[in-house]
Amino acid sequence: MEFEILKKSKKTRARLGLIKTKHGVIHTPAFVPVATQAAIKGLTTDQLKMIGFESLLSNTYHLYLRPGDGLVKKMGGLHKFMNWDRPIWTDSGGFQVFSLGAAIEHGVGKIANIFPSEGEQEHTITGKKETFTKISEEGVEFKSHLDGSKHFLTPEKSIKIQENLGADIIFSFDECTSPLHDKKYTKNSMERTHRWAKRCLAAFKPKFKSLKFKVNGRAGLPAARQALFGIVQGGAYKDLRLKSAKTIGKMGFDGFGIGGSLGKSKADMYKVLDWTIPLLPEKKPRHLLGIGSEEDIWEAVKRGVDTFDCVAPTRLGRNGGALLPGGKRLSLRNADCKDDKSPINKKCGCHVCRNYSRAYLNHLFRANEMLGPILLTMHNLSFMEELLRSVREKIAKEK
RNA sequence: GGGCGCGUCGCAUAGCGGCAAUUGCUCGUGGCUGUAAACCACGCGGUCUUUGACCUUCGGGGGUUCGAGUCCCUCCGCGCCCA
Repeated sequence: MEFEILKKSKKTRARLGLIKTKHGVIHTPAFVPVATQAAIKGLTTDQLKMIGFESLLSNTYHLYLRPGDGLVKKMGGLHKFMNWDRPIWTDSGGFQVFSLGAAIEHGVGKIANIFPSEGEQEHTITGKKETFTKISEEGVEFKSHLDGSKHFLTPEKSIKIQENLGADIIFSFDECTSPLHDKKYTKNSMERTHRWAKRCLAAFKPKFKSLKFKVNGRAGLPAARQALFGIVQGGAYKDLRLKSAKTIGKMGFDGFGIGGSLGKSKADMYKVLDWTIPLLPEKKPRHLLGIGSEEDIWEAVKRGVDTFDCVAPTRLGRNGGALLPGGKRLSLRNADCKDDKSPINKKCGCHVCRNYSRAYLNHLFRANEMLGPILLTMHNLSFMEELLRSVREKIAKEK
């Protein structure tokens, strides 16, 4: 992988770039749809291409459990397996350390939107609930959410799985912490994630060395080897974020993910970006893990984020929610759509808005027809691609 | 004509003397940010001074009882069996 910065904003830290991989380029800032199990739920890869996506993100933990990274490798690698010949990212399984662990125990997501507004009672940790993970220095023991079988994931194993899957960009194995973890826990976890980062790099190194300088078969061809991104942790604590950005930033990764708990509000999240990004190497791409709303994307791009992935557009779509400009949402299940002839958004040029009424979509959801989730997924992903296109244009036009 | 059974919130169900009354579906409203999510949560007789109070409810009418969806009588409707 190679990263080329095409233009830098003079007003903000925003930049226009090009991530070049063996499977093609990604124009940044970019939104990367999430294909956890080697599929964007409901859409074909042709449809994704029509919408305009240049890359997808899949998941190590899920594919390791089923169908198995060995099988994917045997089938010719992830690209061939899922019929997607453009760039693929794989998350390391680090998020599942959280989603199958602390997220269950604490009953929260990585942005603690459960946090009460000023003056209200504080959220209390629900206490001991049964989780699927056990974390140690060596790695994480997972109890499969599918069949309860035990699996031990280590930094080395995560890298090995991701090499077998064959994504263009892979992430180092980390622990995503909960917003309800205290500073002490977050600090210990961050330091462990740093040690794991070192181990990931070491496990990855052979390929890193041998392929580093002999990739461009032809002039202009991007670097062909897999890229490894490090992940910055540290929760919403300034000193920890600074420490993590510095530490991970100088380890020699190809790019960086900003992960972990992003605090209790959007303001907290933006602060995390303000602290973190200036400490990361300018010439390498920065990915904001799991973030996704319109507002967040504008704010994060201004702060220097190049790429995003988020399950919200697809999940929301499956559950009957359509994205509208300005952070608004329309619930197509609601009664007032029942006889509404208008499209989701008159100004949207997507396939769904050009061809289907709210009334029809409402009917599909009521009748439990799978076309409902499919069409809303299509709309929401089109919305995201259009949004990022306008982000890119804005940077391009800026004087 | 005789015998048996059944009528409960839109539909389907539970209930066998303390009940505004179970569960599923429908319906209504929220939520969804590196996917345990085509999912989850709440509401679903009415009114109000809404952590509670009052009113009206289990086919209709009457009765027993401190108290009846629940027991008894009767009427209406539906189903099955025998004539």
